[in-house]
Amino acid sequence: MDATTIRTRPGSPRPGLARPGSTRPGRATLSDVARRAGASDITVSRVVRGQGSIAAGTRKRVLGAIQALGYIPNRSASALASSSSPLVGIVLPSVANAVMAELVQGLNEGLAAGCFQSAIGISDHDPAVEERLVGSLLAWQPAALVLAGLEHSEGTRVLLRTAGVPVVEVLDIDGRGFDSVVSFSHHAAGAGSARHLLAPGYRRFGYVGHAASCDLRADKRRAGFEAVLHEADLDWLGLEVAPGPLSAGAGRAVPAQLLGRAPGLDAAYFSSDDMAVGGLFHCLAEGIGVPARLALFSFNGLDLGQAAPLPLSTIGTPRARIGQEAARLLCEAAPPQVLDLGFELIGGATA
Amino acid sequence: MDATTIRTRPGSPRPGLARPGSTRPGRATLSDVARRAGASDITVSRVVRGQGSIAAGTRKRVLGAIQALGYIPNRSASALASSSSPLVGIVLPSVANAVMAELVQGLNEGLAAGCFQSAIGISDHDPAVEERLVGSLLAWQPAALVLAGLEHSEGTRVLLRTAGVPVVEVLDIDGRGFDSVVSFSHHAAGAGSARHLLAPGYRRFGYVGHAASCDLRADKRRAGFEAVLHEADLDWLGLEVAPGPLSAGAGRAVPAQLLGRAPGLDAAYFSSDDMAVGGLFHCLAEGIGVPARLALFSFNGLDLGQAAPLPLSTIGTPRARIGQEAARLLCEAAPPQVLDLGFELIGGATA
DNA sequence: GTGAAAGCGCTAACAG
DNA sequence: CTGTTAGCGCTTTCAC
Repeated sequence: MDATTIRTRPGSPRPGLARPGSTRPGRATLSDVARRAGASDITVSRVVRGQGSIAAGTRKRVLGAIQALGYIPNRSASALASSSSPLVGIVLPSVANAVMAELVQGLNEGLAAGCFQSAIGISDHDPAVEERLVGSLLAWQPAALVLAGLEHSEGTRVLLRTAGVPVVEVLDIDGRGFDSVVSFSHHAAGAGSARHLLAPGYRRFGYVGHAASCDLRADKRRAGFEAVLHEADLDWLGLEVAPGPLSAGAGRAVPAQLLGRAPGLDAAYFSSDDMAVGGLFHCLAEGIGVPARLALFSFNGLDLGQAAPLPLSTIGTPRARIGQEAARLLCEAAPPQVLDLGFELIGGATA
Repeated sequence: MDATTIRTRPGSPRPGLARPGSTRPGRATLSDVARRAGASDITVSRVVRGQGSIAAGTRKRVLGAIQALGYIPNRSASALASSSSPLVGIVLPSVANAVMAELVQGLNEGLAAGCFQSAIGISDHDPAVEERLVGSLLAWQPAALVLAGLEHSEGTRVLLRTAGVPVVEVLDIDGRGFDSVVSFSHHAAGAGSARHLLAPGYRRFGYVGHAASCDLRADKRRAGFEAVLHEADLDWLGLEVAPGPLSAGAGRAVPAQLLGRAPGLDAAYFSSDDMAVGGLFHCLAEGIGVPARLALFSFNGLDLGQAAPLPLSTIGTPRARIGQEAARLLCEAAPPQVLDLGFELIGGATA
């Protein structure tokens, strides 16, 4: 796999446009518009906000002046004056994977429809960073905050409490929520997976996860799976945890290890489809029969897994809908509530 | 592939916390802190901003008061007073795919390091929506704006010009930039792909794309590929465009069509790895020899493609670095410039 | 339907 | 090292 870096043009600094210094030559203000339209500030304000009744003629003049001056309202000023803002703060551990990305997409869709604006912070799975981000976002007097998961630092809790902002926690429902919660149960997903595998007779289980300490929700799935195993007087024959971020590449090596250490395995449970696809490729390459010799079961229901040569047996999750529903709660200013959107068992062909 | 929806708990509305009405019982203000610390407003302001020199004792009292009152600064007020804000507006066509998600991650990383905050808007590939979003973001007097691509509506251009905000355009470099540009050349990537395939003797090419009208950059790659073909007195034997979003599933059906319509093909060029993986699966399943009977070449260098049974021959792109570099330009208030970060030819095993 | 006055909470620009 | 005086650009509240 040779790799050549091709650089088209040298990074040529272009003189061009000077950086606009601190002295903006004065963006037009509401008063400028008012003066030009021969109206008062407040009238212009009403036109801009589409609030209160305005004579058709006045509105027309105002709109004309806005157009002519290229007036851009100043949200900081309006937020200050009205002590409220259309911003919704979103704090996620990451966006660089399909699940989070689809969640964001869903959230954004719903929020935009309600005329909210998203400000996103990425905590990189670090509760301390999350706390800092929550603080920064709260400083904008946001209309609401959306957080991933139910576990937060005490400092974050205090901030949330003193700010008194509506909060929606998403992607986890197994625990005590702060305000509203929109998710499905990871514990139940894990348990459901185990039951699905026990039914046809699988008994010798292995687990393939990814850097565990970082993903509380994967742990909850594993725990759910485990609980069902214990009920049936069974336990894992082996557990392997891939270091680094989850990826198909990582998934490829780990099943090999797992099989090496626990050769009697008849089913492997993966923390995510990405890894399971890697595992599937490995089995295909090594001639390990799937699911006859080894069953594969995973989690997420990614498009990728369903397009694989053998569609993955997995659990599909409604991450886009979680985003949409969370947004809906906020747009409708719904009272605090817990929404369990459930998950979907995808039979597939690997188990 | 049976699918069962499992819902753990009914969506039970919980009474709990009342929605905080419009009357916040008064979050502590800077003046409250000042009073409690026995200092003036401006002193507290300086402590909060870590600016100017403050006696150790004073600072301590102020910090204590802040702690005691749970003071959260009001950014709208400071943005208004200082007519500047730490917000950076980002407008992208989507975040629900690996490429955009990694870009956002890179951007966010770099911006957070420079104490900027990201506000994201998603245009859904619609220039009119982009214009609206640029307007909303500009209303926050952001420190800068990051936009995807070089093509924007005239209205967007006007907004950008009147706002006079630094702009960084990312992910495209083939055209005239507004201010700074950080990307690689899609045209060059397409051309490089074609040359890479011509060298070993492939001559009968097919193209597999996705809903074309939406993805200007894929078009530029195709054009670059085509230009090289024309130079060699060749042309496409067939073009297929999958409807809907790009995905491995879509990629699976389309190569079949392509081969049906243009049976003499010896190489297929895919607009993205997602689809190429689907195509590869199809070939594997149908016993079409890759690359002997049909070579596959694509674009993006996704992890997924490299973990496939046959690692994809493709072009790797530095999307995370594009984000980081764009952020760096903003943090350093660098003068307008064009940064070509290049791309990487990944030999793979499918061509 | 329209307007005048009074801030929202903070910081710039000077003093001392 | 600390404070005073004015706003930033908008919206609220009350009048007319």
